[in-house]
Amino acid sequence: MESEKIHELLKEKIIWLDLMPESLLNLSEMAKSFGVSRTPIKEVLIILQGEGWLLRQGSHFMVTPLSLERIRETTEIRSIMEVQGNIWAMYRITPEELAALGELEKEILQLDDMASNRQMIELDVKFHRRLFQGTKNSQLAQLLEQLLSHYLRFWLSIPREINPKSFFAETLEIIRAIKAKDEARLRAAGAAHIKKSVDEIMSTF
Amino acid sequence: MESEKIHELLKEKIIWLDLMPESLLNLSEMAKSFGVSRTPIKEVLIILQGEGWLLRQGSHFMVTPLSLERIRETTEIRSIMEVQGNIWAMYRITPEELAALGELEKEILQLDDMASNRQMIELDVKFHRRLFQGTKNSQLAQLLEQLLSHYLRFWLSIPREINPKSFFAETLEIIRAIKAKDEARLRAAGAAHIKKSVDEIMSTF
DNA sequence: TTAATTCATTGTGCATACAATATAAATAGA
DNA sequence: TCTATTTATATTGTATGCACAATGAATTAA
Repeated sequence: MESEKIHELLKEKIIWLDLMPESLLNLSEMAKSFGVSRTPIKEVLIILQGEGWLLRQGSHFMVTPLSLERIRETTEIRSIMEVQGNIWAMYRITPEELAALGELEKEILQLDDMASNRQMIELDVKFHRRLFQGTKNSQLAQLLEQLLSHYLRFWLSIPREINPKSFFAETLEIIRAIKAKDEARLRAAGAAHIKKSVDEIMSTF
Repeated sequence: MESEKIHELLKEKIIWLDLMPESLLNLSEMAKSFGVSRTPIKEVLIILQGEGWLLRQGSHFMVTPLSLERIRETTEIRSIMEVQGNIWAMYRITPEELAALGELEKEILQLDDMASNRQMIELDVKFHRRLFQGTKNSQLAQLLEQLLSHYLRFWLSIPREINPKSFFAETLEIIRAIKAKDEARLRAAGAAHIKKSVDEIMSTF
């Protein structure tokens, strides 16, 4: 299995709490399980460290702990950049991209109550990723996606039931505001979106 | 020489154009020059890649090219985050931190015309770093510092004379607005600061 | 002379061997 | 029994060897 695949796989495992926060990683063990040597594994772990998923605990790599302070910081940055990102996306998104977003909107509306949490979440992530692309700022898109993933891991750590209608409410409002090219409405929708994020997390502490 | 030092040294070399954009790096050669093996060197290069200083060109590492598009993206993000960062810093900075900023302000005012460009720039970076700490958002601080460094490399690539008075004008206005706890004034100063950045770069193309 | 092909050179990716260090276990003394 | 010290073990850090890929030079054919 090549490096890039291992990187993606491990990131997913961390986000979905398949690798628990604060667990310590064993290089040789991982190398064996992926059928490669320690060298490329370590390189992947260094990258994951740079992305904030791992940190050094002595000479070992540790899955970054869930910390309220960290998620406060993440959300604070998101609250500014995502709102502005939406606005840039509104003005810069191409008709093709907008059409693709419309398709996703349809998919969301067609979700039945039987949809799994994972399905819904992955659809939401996909939606946001497309939206971020629309900003025409690749660095911002990358940043926002990373912040969203970190938020997601935190969010997943709190067991909950998802109601599709409520889960996608702000997301749908955002795409409608973009379609309507209504900046004030978009700004409000974006702010509401983040506020809900904060409330959901803070209400559990 | 240990890893961390090598990392800092190479980053400085890249920022100050001692390692030119688009140059290809030779692992064995670097290993020899630092008196270590290729393994730790490669780990450092992977980290630098994650920070945006290097990218992969085939199987080689290349110093990231200077690109107008990239610096446009960087500046766009800065224009939002730095203004908001200043505001958070204004409300959250501790009296000790504010005093330290005051000291830097003094240092700036005492600069004579004989000061080297490098001295002035390093003082400016130091000032911004302290200001970013004041946001009480370590992730934001780290991000802003990185964006500033990337901007700096670009800025340094255009030969120019620096006039201390003009170079520090906006910076000084920012600290005064913070001392005065005047949000409107701070917002204006921050915006002017970024606008000057953009103008300086765009005027050369 | 030009184009194409071969061959040599150079440099990296990955694996592995070895050294250093941290961790855990075991033993001896109080 | 508890503690301290030593010993053993596990795990990472670093160096290096080898295979392969990319690059460019040289040689050959058109």
